[in-house]
Amino acid sequence: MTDSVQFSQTLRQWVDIFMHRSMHDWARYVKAGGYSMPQFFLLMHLHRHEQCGISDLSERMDITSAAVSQLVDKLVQAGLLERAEDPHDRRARQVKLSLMGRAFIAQGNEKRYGWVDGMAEKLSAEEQAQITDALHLMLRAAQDLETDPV
Amino acid sequence: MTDSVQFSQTLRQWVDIFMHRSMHDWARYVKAGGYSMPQFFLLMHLHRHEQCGISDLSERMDITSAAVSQLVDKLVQAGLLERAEDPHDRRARQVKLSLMGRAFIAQGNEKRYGWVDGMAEKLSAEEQAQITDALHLMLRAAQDLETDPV
DNA sequence: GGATATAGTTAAGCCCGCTTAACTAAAAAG
DNA sequence: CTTTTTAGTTAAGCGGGCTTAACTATATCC
Repeated sequence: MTDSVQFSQTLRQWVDIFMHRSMHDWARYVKAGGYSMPQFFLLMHLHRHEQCGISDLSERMDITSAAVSQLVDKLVQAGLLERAEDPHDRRARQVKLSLMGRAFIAQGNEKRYGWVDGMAEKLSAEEQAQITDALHLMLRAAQDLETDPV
Repeated sequence: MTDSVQFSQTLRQWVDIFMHRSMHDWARYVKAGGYSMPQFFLLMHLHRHEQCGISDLSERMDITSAAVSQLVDKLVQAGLLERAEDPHDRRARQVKLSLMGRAFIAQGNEKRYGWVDGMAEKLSAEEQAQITDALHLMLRAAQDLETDPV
């Protein structure tokens, strides 16, 4: 078995475990907060992409800009988003998470990732350092992939 | 900053990227197949729990059994699920994925794993080996945590 | 400057998921 | 055997997300 195949298999295994732990928890948290999955997806997009225009979000989420406009509107009213005019193009809007929006995501993460800290306790300092290095490599690769898809 | 804090932060960062990516891909795939997110969640539950009754799913998904009944009905008609009578309790139903349902999930996984493979191409053989080792450490820690929670 | 393209909003209408409530059928309890 | 509980279905109705289509406002092109 080549390193590449082993890498792929191990990562898939890890990814499955994590996926298994995560999805259900998010759904519960979002619902408990009184929000919908489409709203949550929009928040997640803005969590990862800081500042977006409407048509930008429309493309990424595969829905019409009209739908985005309406979703954003509700989330602005709910206080999770801020919508400002783009100073360089007065047609465009800059949508981003409000403080409350960031808190909502952060709190969801906190709730879900207690196990990360628990896992740390199962590892020696050396092991943690080793994993931290490896994760940095993966983060770099993930970013490369984002900017320069295969 | 201690190793432990750094470990925790890096892992969370990774988990953020992965979550976002994964959800986005699933959402696209599900939508392209003409299915809804609630339908997808139901399929995922059955992917993990093989065989479920209606009220079982109702509890796990936090919706009424009436809602589940209706969801299941549509997915049976679509050919993704099978619904049979429980031989030991003629009131109950045994719901499970059909062959087509399992294929649908499997194909979605393949699509998602494409991302993992793409990432592999951004990494050298040495880096992959290093990450593989680190992931094994994490898998072990995750298993420890499962059997002996903090 | 006038035509065209682009960014976003608004409104009408459809579909779907979800809830409540009323119902059937079978099991469990007494 | 009767009563009660449990599993699931069905139907009515509400609300929300999404689309299309019409519209405003700004930017770009010739």
